[in-house]
Amino acid sequence: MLDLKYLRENPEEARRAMESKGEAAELDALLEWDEKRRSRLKEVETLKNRRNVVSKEIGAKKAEGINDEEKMEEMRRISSQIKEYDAEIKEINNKILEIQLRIPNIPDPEVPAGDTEEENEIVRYWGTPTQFSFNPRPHWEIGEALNLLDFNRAGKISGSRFVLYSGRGAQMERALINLMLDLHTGEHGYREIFPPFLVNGDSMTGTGQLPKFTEDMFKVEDYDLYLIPTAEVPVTNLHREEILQEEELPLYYTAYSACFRAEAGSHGRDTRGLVRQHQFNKVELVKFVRPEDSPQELEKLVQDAERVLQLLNLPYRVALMCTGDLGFAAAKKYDLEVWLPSSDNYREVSSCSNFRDFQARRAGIRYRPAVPEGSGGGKKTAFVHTLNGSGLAIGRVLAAILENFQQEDGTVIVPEALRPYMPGREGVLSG
RNA sequence: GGAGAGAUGGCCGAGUGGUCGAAGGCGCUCGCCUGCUAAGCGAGUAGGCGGAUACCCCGCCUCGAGGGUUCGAAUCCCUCUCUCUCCGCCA
Repeated sequence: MLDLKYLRENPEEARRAMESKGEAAELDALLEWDEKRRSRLKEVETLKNRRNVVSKEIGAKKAEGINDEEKMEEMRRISSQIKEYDAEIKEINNKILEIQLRIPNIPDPEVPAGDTEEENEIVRYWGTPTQFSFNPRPHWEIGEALNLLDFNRAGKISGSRFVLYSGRGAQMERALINLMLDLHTGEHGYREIFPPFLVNGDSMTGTGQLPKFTEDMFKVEDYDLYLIPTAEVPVTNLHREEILQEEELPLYYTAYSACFRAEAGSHGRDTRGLVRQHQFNKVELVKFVRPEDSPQELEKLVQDAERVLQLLNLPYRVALMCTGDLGFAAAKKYDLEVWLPSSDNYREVSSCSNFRDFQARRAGIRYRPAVPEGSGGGKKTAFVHTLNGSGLAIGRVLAAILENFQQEDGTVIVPEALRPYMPGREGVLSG
């Protein structure tokens, strides 16, 4: 959510930013409502002031035993007028908020302009695409051949876009989660969180999933509860409506969660394999930082996520998203894309974003800047900046491991770094 | 699921219709004092919105949330949420 004052004072800038993301919100309507609201507010506040003053007078007289019927009658009229105005203002506020919640974040200046992923900027490569002396198989074939993945039975149990991990497949999924959590808590300074997987509507609104992306979410019938599409939601909302102390910042959190996505609108895409599921596992990284630190914190966050791929020895590249591919809430975003032989291309395994104060304003996450020595006051609260990134998406990483480290004989070599987490049979997956 | 209790400022806690955004205490900040530390003394210490704007400042709102009664609500009434205790059930 953007600051109303900012929108009021820089409507053109906001409009340009929106268009660069291919978003059109009713900015003009918003500004009209804002105008109306402020003029109504002025009127009603004058009336309320009158009410407060006269009520005290009435009270004072009453203490002397006098009932000022005339003034009480006047107050009755004023009160009903106030009630009318208040109702009107409330309605206007709702309209403003409704629009405001649908206005996307403004891209950072260094974000490249562009409409589609074609215009994303490749920042760097790590490793080189795996070469095979034989015909490599896609991970779903490897997974089913080695009895690690069972798509058919998952289909029976749940439906399409579900998978069941079995045996060492299940073990590897769990191993990846543990490897990542240990790395981020042990070496990168994140605090581990195990959050609820169901959250309420306020939390979904706080991080920006609602109200715009309702159809992408799974909602629990008859309850104000949604299955989380990412741990970003519960973890960012950890500090919703809180005022943090500057000394506490930055706060780093990492969380494993299952993630649930309806994938509405992607029918027919990635129908095979682990790449696009209704439920998948992910280790997430979330940061709360001072505004002036968020640009560097994003770079560090990306590196923390990259470290996982490096440990696993998987070739990847880092892409800086162009304006059209930024998404709704981000001001700047890097994707980590791992080499996936079955698509003969790189596939996203992490998305690292700086939201600046966009989520913090929605969710009311503030901090109190430390007061410089000697200066009397000026300790007004300010919104923190939030960032998050996958560190990483487990299923896609597992797919990448199966595909990149498959052998001609059908077995798969387990990356060195993962072996302590999945002991047995010399680090080879065989049937 | 049944019965009961509660929700007030960073924390504890008073306040049952009027001058209460809220006593008192703790904590914190600044200053004074003391050889240092502790103690002591004085002052300050909620968030939001609107206006004014170099600065000081002014108004309105907020005592879990929403509605109602009233000239006037932290205080009375209704609904909801959350927390706690006991019983039942359950992984």
